[in-house]
Amino acid sequence: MPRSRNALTTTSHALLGLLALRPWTTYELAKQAQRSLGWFWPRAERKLYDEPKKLVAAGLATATEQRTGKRPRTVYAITREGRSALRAWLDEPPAPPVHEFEAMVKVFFADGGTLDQLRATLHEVERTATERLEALHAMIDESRSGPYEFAGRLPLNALGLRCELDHEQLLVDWARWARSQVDTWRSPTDAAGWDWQAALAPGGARP
Amino acid sequence: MPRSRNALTTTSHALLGLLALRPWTTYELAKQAQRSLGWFWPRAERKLYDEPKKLVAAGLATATEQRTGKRPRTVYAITREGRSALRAWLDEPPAPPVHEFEAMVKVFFADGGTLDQLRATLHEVERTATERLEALHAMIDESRSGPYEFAGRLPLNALGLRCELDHEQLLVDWARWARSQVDTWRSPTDAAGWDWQAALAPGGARP
DNA sequence: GCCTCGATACTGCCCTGTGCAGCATCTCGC
DNA sequence: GCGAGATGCTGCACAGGGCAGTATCGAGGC
Repeated sequence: MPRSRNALTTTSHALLGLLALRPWTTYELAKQAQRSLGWFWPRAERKLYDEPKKLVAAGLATATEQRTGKRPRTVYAITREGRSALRAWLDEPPAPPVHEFEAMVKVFFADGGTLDQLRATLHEVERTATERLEALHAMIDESRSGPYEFAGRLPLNALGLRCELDHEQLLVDWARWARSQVDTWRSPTDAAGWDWQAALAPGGARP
Repeated sequence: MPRSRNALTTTSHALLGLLALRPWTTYELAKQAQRSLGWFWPRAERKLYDEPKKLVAAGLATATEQRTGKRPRTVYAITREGRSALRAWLDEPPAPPVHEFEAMVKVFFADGGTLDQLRATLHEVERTATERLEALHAMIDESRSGPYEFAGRLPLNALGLRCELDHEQLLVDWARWARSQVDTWRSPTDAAGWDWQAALAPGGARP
């Protein structure tokens, strides 16, 4: 059997998940998807405007035209079939995680450049991860203080946030560790007797 | 200024990095890219056959036609301009990491299904991460035992491997922790008084 | 000598997804 | 009444993924 055309993607199901919480306009949906899903399923805003149309075409959502003065807008809502499709999707085994880590490509090929370039790359990894950690903590403080729209979902959110927090912290720790190791090297290919095997032993990078 | 056509991507530079080590046939290059870069810059084999042509068009590599009997093959080698382009690229700040984690989407929307579905998803996360951990350890054992083609690059490899190992271990630990928490819940939205705020405190998920 | 199997060596096609430019309206503060 | 930022989209070119398809080579079994 040839692969069916217009099969629903993970992105489709992710938006279906948001629609299961409440109806949204496309704009709200796009923003909300970036705020929440963006941490583990990042998608360009552009894509988030196309996807709901596919959900409607598949009968999993409805689109209602409204207007604010002269400006039109579309409100999407999930259908019974949509909820059922979401349940069925939760049964399928998840795809393995994908990590695109450009900085690691630069670390891997650091012998094409200088130790200073390597240090700068590691520094940037630490900076980015620190920024994301701060953004996560800000989100958490917010949900702790004010009343939250989806209070029943806080435990599920917490599971995911715990993973994100630990992940960003891991990057900060790794980048700092790597910089301290690199500081003893003479060049990107001459580690001056540095014991790389020890670094790969269990707990090798623990401070 | 409009964005220049045919600009080199991270994938181009990654392959340029491999070519900086030695010449490869397209086939070898594709396999090697998946074996090594695949851990932090995964790309479909298909793409890896197109990219070297762009490098040649940009003057950063040369292509030499050879043949094994009747079967043709192309050997790519880096040029002086290629090495210089690689060095220049190492100076540019790396793009922030991108994590596509479909399983987390399923965790996030677990309230559209059952606790058992959530448990199965978490179990699959643990299984996948364990598999990858084992593959990494096998790679490390290999480079420890036999003579390695790029011995001078072992320290750089070790920096990256340390990050990968810790990352996969983090996923294993998180998935186990999450399952143990979820086992006390009554439903995906009723955590039976589970203290999600404590779980988000520093060290909240540590065993 | 022949056959099969896996490795080598690619290409075409259709789809998803990104990034950027562009366009128009609404709301709020000044 | 005016400008800035939020709202609400679309078009286009290109990067990238997945799968099917094509063909040759080399080693081992019978």
